[in-house]
Amino acid sequence: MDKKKYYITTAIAYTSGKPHIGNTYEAVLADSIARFRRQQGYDVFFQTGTDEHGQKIELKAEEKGVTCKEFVDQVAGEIKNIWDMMNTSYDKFIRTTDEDHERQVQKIFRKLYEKGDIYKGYYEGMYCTPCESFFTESQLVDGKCPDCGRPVTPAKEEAYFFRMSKYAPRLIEYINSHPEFIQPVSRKNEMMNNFLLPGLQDLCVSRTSFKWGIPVDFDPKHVVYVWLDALTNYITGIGYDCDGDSTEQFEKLWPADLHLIGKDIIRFHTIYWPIFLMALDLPLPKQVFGHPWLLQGDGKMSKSKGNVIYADQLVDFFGVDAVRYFVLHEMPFENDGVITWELMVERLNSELANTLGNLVNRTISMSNKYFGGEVRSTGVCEPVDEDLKAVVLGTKKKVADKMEDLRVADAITEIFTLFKRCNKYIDETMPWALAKEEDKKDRLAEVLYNLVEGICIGASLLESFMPDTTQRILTQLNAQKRTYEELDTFGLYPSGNKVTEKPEILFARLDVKEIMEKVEAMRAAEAEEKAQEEEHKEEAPVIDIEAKPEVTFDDFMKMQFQVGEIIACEEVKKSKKLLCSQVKIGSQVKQIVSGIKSNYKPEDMVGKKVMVLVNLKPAKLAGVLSEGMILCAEGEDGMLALMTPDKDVPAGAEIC
RNA sequence: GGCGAGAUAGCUCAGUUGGCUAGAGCAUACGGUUCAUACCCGUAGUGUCGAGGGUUCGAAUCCCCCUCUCGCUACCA
Repeated sequence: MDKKKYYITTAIAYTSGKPHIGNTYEAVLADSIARFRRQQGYDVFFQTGTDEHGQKIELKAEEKGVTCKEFVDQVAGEIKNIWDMMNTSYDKFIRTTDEDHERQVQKIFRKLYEKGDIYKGYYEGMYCTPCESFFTESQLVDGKCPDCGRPVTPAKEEAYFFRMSKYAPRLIEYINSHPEFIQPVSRKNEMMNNFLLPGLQDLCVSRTSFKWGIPVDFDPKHVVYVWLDALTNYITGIGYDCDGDSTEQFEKLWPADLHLIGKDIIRFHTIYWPIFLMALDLPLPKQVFGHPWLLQGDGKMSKSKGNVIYADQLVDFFGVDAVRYFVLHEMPFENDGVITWELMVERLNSELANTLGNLVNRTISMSNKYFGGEVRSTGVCEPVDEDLKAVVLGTKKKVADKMEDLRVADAITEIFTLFKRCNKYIDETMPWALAKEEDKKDRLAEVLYNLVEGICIGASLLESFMPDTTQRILTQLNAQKRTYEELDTFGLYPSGNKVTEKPEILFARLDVKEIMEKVEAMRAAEAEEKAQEEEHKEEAPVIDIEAKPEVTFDDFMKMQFQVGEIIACEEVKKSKKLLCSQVKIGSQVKQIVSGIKSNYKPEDMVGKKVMVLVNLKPAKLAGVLSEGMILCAEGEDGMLALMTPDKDVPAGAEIC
């Protein structure tokens, strides 16, 4: 009998550093879906891995004084360890530095080039420096940048471009006729309205500014642009060959059933990736789900904020399954979820310890107390049993329906509804009261049997989400895991079977205060370690940006920089980011608009002396005239710092 | 600026095509129970359903307008 295949992937993790719990969440989410499909009888292939090329890694490796390969080997190993620790059941862990992947990417690049979808273009006359973008002749508007309308700068670099526009109509048609393709659906409109309908621009698919990438084999000074390299992992990982020599595995698995990705890279997966596939004459993936982010209490996690939570830390405190439970259950379908240590403790106590752990514990205790651990079905039923059985047996379909829509959190809620129903059943039947009456022994036995049976079914359903816990419960009950088909039948627990004598606590209740004290201690230790490292390095963190083409001294001298004094400043009403300043430069006053509202308030600007590019061609921004540019340094996370003179100099002083 | 989503209990959110006294979970209070990890079960709540106007026998739901929040995008000289 042929099992239906199910091919699921995560995005491949970028090997620039250790992934935090938000990144880890994606692997766990994919794992829960993969496990559930397996349980349902699908022939599942679950692929994840690492994306290991790019300039950022080149720079990080250099900083550490190791080769790029050494660096990514180390980080990829770390990522794999975390995925393993979280019990993710991937079938393949692909690395973009794998030889067969690299070779295949080169072949794909060559094939698309020969086909004419990739063509060689030049920066010259087509590079807009401020936009940091390349354009083809046909894209220019009156010979100027189509984005900002300014002249494009001559440059000598060459690059390869992909003809996106050629496939755009087909993609629009596909997206419209496959409403399930982009999930959640709200993302579909964003892609359509912002990219597809206004007209897709050709994409530059090679770089010459760094070396750490897959070289274009027929033009080795170019490396393949990182997205063409990364996205193709979904086909190379299962044996694609663009010369028609693909493996059987590929023929079986492709197209993928689900690409699970973060919402930040939806564009690449729903526009560029489908178009690459069209160019290769391959069918498109059935579904792309851009999941929301898991945020720390006070916003997005970032190293500079020092609020990063890592999976291994959480696991140290709470255990793997508690962490899996939390990220899977607390994550809404469409909105970002929040994780804090306090929330984690609260959920663990109320759901895992109280509802589930206590249920298993009290059931086993009673079985031991009243029947020496023997669980026997006597057939002494009462009407109250019917509802319990209905809930227990109805859960499978409810879970399956939720999983069909990728509503993993809701699926887990259904399973816990089952456990809560069991707790209620204990109150309804009051086994301790039955135990006091000799002639109710058979009824008591039946009640406990029903409970054990209900828990077995619930535990079996829980397997996709908390595999270890399922095993621990079943071991204590001395029971076998039910197959998916068996979940429709109540009463498969072998009558007369014995449960364990000494139930172990599944999830111990935790004290928030104690945990928070430990967390504080851990944070302090981390901070100290970081401080020591900094001292060792004696180097402030650095930022590297992509190099621009060389300019001549003459080019430089064309620009006039002067010190300007801000004498008035106000917000530009129609804009979210712009401030409009009146800047005194010598005896004249210029009006300059700058995108610095996120960092400076208008009143803070007044009186400051700043560095101004004076002879920039005036332009209108959000309808307001701007006659120059106030210069800023950009730090991490979009932080901006005005360039102010070291000593007091008069407004208008030349900067050279 | 363009497109889109949203505003419901203290908190997180459900509310199908307009219809019976607007719901769930957590937290709170009270009651019950003792098999169990001070646990479980029950009860009680409080809501101008963002503001205003309109359609209707009837609006959280449909229409208009306003305020605010968020996402994507453009702009950020």
